[in-house]
Amino acid sequence: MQEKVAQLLKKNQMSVTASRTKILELFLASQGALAHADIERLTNGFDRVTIYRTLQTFVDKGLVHTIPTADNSVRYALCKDECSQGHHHDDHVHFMCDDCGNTYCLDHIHVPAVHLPQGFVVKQTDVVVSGICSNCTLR
Amino acid sequence: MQEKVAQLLKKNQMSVTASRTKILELFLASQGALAHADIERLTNGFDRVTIYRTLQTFVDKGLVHTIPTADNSVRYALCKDECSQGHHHDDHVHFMCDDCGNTYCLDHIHVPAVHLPQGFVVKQTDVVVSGICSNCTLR
DNA sequence: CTGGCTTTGCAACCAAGTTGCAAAGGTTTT
DNA sequence: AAAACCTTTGCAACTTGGTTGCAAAGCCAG
Ligand SMILES: [Mn+2]
Ligand SMILES: [Mn+2]
Ligand SMILES: [Zn+2]
Ligand SMILES: [Zn+2]
Repeated sequence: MQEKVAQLLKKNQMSVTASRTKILELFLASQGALAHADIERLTNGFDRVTIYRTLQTFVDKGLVHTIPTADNSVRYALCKDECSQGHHHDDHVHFMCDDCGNTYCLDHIHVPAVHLPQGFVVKQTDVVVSGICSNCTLR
Repeated sequence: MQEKVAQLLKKNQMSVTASRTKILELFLASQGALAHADIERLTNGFDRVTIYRTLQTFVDKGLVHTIPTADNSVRYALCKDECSQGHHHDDHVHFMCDDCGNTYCLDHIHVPAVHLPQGFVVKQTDVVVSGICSNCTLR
């Protein structure tokens, strides 16, 4: 496992360090998205600045993407393989559960094409849905 | 004009004060959404705390709504008449221009219904599109 | 006009995120 | 295996956006 994580870092052109390894492991083990605070809680000892910089590096390298949330908090989730340095292709719907607070990437739900009036050029469409997730309805 | 603004405040059950009047006038005069910083710049003398509290009151009373943005900045725009205290119905698409930075409510573009897997309960769907607005393509 | 409730301004506080820099760590070369 | 070189980390200090408590000022119904 550690080795797989190291390979993944190298594949994305990052040197293998303790914080990157640990934080990437957290993403691989997590079902949903992670916020800076989650990572600070789940690790012990890494400086918060290091966590900020690690997350930014992961975004830059195309390993994770940020998720726009209705409450303007910043969350991060693993990208699919198609993403790479400077080219993100995370065109899926995001879901935020009002009950458990988790945020999920609905990878197989593609964002619908929205048709805008004459003159508007669409570059990116973000869809964030909130409600109750499937875990929470089952209880 | 001042009088119309005062009426609008009263209709939404707010007392008429200088800051509320001025800030509401700004919204009525503005094409797009306003951020806290815009209001601070366009007014002179109101304490920033007053502006925060005024905006929050407007949201609470159903006069303006906040707009989820891809860059996690907070913007506010006037609601349509249907919104009221505790019941917002701003189910339209929002557009953010990468060029001029303006944010617009596309009131007549309704958010599409997204179909989610079994077990998910949808409460709200936010769609925010970014690209180039019609003003900026014309230049 | 008066009195009671609401709003404002100020100061202090808090949380999230950024920056500069020296020390420590990873990687490549020899 | 060590040296040299470049990258990353931790710390402290700072910035920005937002909140809170409270006394003074302002609104508005009676
Ligand atoms: Mn995602
Ligand atoms: Mn709107
Ligand atoms: Zn849930
Ligand atoms: Zn524009």
